[in-house]
Amino acid sequence: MARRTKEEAQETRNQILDSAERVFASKGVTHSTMADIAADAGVSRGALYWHFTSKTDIFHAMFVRQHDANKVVCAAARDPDEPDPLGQMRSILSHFLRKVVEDPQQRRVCEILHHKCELAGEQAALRQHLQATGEEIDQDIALSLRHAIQRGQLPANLDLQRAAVAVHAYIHGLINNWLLRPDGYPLAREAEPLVDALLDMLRLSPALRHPA
Amino acid sequence: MARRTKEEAQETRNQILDSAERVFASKGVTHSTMADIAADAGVSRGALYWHFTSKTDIFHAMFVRQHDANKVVCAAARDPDEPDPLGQMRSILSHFLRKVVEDPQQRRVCEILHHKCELAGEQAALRQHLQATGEEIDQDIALSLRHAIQRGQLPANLDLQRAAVAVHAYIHGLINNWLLRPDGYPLAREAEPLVDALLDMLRLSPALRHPA
DNA sequence: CAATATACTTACGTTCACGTTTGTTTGTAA
DNA sequence: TTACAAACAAACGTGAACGTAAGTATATTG
Repeated sequence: MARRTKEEAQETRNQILDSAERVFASKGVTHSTMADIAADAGVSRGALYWHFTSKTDIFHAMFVRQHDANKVVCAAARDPDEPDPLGQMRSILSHFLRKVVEDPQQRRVCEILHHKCELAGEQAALRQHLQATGEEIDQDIALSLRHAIQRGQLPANLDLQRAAVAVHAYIHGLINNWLLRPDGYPLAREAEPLVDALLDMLRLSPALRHPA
Repeated sequence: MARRTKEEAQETRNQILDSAERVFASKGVTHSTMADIAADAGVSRGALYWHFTSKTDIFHAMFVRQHDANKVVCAAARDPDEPDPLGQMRSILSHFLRKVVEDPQQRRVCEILHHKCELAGEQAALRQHLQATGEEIDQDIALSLRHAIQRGQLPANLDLQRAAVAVHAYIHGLINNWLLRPDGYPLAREAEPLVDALLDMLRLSPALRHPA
């Protein structure tokens, strides 16, 4: 086998990323070897080194591919003209929880990021990336909350930063715990009431409000 | 140097575990080599293989050492004669959050478990251990909630399992997110109000109650 | 006070994954 | 159509970490 057309090459690149996802999810990132990924993709190691410079590079590309797909959803949360920001947040959060359960690709990538990679040494760049997106998420949440306050859906004296931290932690923790024990509780079925409980907290908790 | 007394040997064993903690936290478990740990502890690799069979064994011993220290705290939460179960939970949770921030050892171990290890392949045993302790935590929380209900501190129709899942996820997420960005928000200062917000949710959220 | 087990250190051989290099075939542009 | 470069495969050399084995000095036991 030798030279393929441009589209075929792009296809093998995607196959490599798909295989990397599977292999990373099953063996962990650091214990996955280039040979493992190549074997799963049905190509030689040379092919990997043609498309990517290193395993870290593959990992990074895999992360970016997934991240870009999710960014689109979050962008909707920033729309200041949304008439029902809290309902918007409700549907986005529960949709995301269900997606982790039902979309194998989303689930694998989350599984990798939560339990199958180490944010140290070589992966320091990824850690910074995750830190940055973590801050973005906090700020997106805070912005949505602000809109909800303006629409009268949340109390005016809500502590935005504290509330955003709480929302982020809650969702993150739900995913993390469920990925560790998928049989522990039916996340797909519980997603909506769990999100509703979170929104109840935002509406009703005195501890989330600024002191008078 | 050669043979030490029993106590000296036990001391070097602990030094090895301390060093493993530091090295794991800085380089990640899989990228930490036996030589790294030995160098940090000021002994040779042979010493590690004398006290432990493998790096996984060291990791496991390190985890057990920390876990045993924390189990004592959780035991208090199971006391059915506690007159103020909700206040008990409040102090345990906020104390634990602060401990993660302030106790370097607790912080390092949490950092390792959250961001510096891979739960796959060799570490499958650890994963099962974490799954088991996760279930224990859920059940301890549910038990405490039940006591709080009996004392009239929480609504009688609270959905115990759903609430326990929520509490666990919230605390876990707070720690996980803070470890990723320690400068993102002052967890030590925010611990109490954040826990209070959680308790407000338990008390006030309709979504956490069984349908009539 | 031997004798032996303990608590290591040092040295060794092996494996495994890495990155590179070279080779091969085929699209593609001139 | 003929170069040339793209898209790989196959082979190579290297280094790092592993586990073990052999050596050594000192506690401990009888």
